[in-house]
Amino acid sequence: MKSRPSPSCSDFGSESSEPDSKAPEKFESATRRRMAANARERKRMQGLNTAFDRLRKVVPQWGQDKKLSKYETLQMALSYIVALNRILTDTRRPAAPHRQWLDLQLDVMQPESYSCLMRYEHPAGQEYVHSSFPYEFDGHHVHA
DNA sequence: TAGGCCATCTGGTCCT
DNA sequence: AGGACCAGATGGCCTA
Repeated sequence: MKSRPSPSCSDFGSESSEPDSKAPEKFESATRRRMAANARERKRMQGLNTAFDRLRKVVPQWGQDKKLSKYETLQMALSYIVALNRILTDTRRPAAPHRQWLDLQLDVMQPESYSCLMRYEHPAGQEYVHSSFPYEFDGHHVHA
């Protein structure tokens, strides 16, 4: 898959000249535990990455080509939740038109919360922002 | 080539 | 004691 930095745990077994008779066993046991811990940590991180992938799928994407980084994913999720929350609150008031709904989202997306995404900035500026929120509203896909 | 992002290893800390 | 979680270090890959 990706990078695999020099497996220093394999170096673990390379120095095996201990005078103490119990030392080799102790060393092997320590090596085994370390390797087991590494495996668990790998598995844990894979679980975390799976969770990030699932989050990426439900969070709005700014351009389909580029995968959001972990940090960007969290920022986007945060903004998304806040936006949805405001929508929920707002719909209790009389008729919020679609346009208002869109503006709402941009309102919530404070610059500091999406500045990390500015590399996707489009020449069309604000227009692009409006057209790049592919979530659904009221059964309609909002991607005008 | 520098900088960003990532995977992995590792040692420390906390919890069961 | 052993597992889960975390943060720092390290090194690889990719892009501007």
